[in-house]
Amino acid sequence: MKKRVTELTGVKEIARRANVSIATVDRVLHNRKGVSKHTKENILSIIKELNYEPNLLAQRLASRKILRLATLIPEISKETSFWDAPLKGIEQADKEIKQFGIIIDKYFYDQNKIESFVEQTKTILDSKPDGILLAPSFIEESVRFTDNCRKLNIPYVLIDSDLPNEGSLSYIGPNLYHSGYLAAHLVSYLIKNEEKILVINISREIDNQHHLLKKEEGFRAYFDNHKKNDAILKIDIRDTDLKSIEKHLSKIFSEHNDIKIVFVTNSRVSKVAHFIESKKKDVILIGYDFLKENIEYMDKGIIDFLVCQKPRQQGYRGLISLYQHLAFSSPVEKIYFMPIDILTIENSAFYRN
Amino acid sequence: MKKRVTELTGVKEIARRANVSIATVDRVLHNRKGVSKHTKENILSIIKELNYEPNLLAQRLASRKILRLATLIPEISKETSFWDAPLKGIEQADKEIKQFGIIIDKYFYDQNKIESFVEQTKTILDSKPDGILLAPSFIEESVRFTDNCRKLNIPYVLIDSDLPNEGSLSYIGPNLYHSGYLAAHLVSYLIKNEEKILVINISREIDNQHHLLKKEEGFRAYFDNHKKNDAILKIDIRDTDLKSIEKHLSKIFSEHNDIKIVFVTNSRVSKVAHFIESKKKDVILIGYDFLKENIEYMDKGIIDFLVCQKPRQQGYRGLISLYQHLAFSSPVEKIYFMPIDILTIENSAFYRN
DNA sequence: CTGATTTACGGGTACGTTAACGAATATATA
DNA sequence: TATATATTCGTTAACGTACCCGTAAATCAG
Repeated sequence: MKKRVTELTGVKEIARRANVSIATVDRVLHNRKGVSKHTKENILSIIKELNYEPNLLAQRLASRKILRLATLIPEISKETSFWDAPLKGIEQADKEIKQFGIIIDKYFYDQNKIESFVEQTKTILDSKPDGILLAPSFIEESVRFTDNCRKLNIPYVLIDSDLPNEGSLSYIGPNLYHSGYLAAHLVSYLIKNEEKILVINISREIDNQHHLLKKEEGFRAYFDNHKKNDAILKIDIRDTDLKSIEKHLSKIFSEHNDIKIVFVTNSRVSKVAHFIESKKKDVILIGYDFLKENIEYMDKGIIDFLVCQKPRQQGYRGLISLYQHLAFSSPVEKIYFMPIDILTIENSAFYRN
Repeated sequence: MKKRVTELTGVKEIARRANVSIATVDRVLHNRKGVSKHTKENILSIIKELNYEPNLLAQRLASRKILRLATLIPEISKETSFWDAPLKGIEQADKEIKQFGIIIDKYFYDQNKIESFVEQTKTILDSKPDGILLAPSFIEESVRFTDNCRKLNIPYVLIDSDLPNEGSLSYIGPNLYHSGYLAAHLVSYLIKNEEKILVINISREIDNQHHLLKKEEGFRAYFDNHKKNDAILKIDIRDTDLKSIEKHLSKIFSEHNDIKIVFVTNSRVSKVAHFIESKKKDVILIGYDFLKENIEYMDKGIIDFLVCQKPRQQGYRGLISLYQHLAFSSPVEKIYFMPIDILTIENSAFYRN
């Protein structure tokens, strides 16, 4: 272990060469006023020549600024534990950047109550955070919220689903259409002639759920593109309790005895799995998300494939992006599509959410 | 943006409460001698009480130590561009931790020349680095090398393939057996009765290639466990040029006209794809690794599935682990199996290596 | 008991950057 | 011309930790 050689490229060195004080160099670096044009240009040329990069450690350490970020995502409900994963990612990011002078306030809303969402957005705006991470379930209300953010000059990052209006610092999440398309492609390998495919949407708010619609669209597009869409059945189930779901399923399975493949467009797939298992149906079951209950059915061989998009990473990356943008004004990818991961019983043990 | 509140949990605060100087606190924190038993215990109790966590920024900034890490991986050959990815990961890690006082020296060896490997290991040991990242292609020589590292007390991290001897700080790479097992499971969905599976190993050094053997073992194990291994053909091809490969393939395809699925145990799958394309064979082709040439054949529909294990991440994580271990003595996962990713034409565009 | 050594501790500077404060100079106003 | 006001810049104290160096007191050797 050697000793570190004294840095020859810091503000001090720049100041020495420019024959000014480090304060002046600092002013130039931060584009603050109070420096004559001549001096400024000289310093800039030296900075370029030295290829100077500020020391991030020292920068954060010396900065007395505190950044306050707010996160707004759905609360973890009994219906699905999906949002546990992004929250974990948020907590990890929190832990990592806490000592860099970042405070993260976490807000949650009820996915079944628009008012709870609106209320939380107001609280957040009142608190005037420096940046926001948002999972925008309700499209219209989210658009209104983000419009306000832009007026107040508060950068925001979207996760899990994008919004029609422009202006987010970044979108980090799935490309829903392609994720449905991929599932269809998988299915195409598995299906034989004369066998039917059943598509199932399960959600109280199917019509407001961008997610489900886009996925189904992608799924159907594949079969359209390959000219074999006549084999697709579909049901929408607007109740999320087991009983109702089983009733719907019983009905459709009794009407069609040649259903071979079942595609559930969201993480509720475990409820369908419960039905399949109890009725001992011989079908291939495909659904979404790396949830405990889903993995259990996969390990039992009931669920064959799960499509997953690193929800934990979404929370984590979202915050890190905000932080880097605010603290170092580093560039941020405008759209960061998460990989579309295919899980089976063999690789799920190695999956990193 | 508020001003930061003065930290109430630093060494200064500990010193104040213990009624000693910060130097003494520092001695306790680093377990150095020169502190009376009584004072030490008192300080330790205060540290615990305050739940003190050192400020990593300040720590690195104040440390005058320089850490020198060495990496040893195969050079990028004409045969395969696989090692480009881990190198990219190494370079990214380099960029990120450079300013934290880390110097990374990169060494390469020729995968076809054991001597080049041995030579490089000697150079590295002579340079006495503080830590080593190693991709151990040649098992015996690697064991000897790592044994020496342990004698010299130099921690090392293995990537891409593990070694039989204990003592690495961490292994970061695939679980080869399971990756083969997964491929077999995929195949099982695709195969119909009376159709044959062809397994192809392509490598000059098949018998020394832990990689190929383990994958094939996993692949076969799946069929053994499910009692249908009679349909598996296999060829070993010890020449890596297109001509030789095509000769072997022509022969076996002429002998068997019911081959429906082809499984190539490494990244050379594109060469098989070339054959399949030119002969217009109707088979399902499965292989390994997210290489440019492989993706091209996937986009053309010749290659159906690629199994991939984030080689870039392996290089990146390996270095970060070493760094964190050396700089902060943070705990490191002894074995970090990479996820087993399944790529198809639909999700490859979103893949992050 | 004297001198040497060891033990236990504090003072202070450094790491590279930020930014408050104030001094000096230049320019505008009356 | 005297005074007010900008403009341009330097001095200096932080941020939290590491570690060199010095010294008083305790312990040891003879």
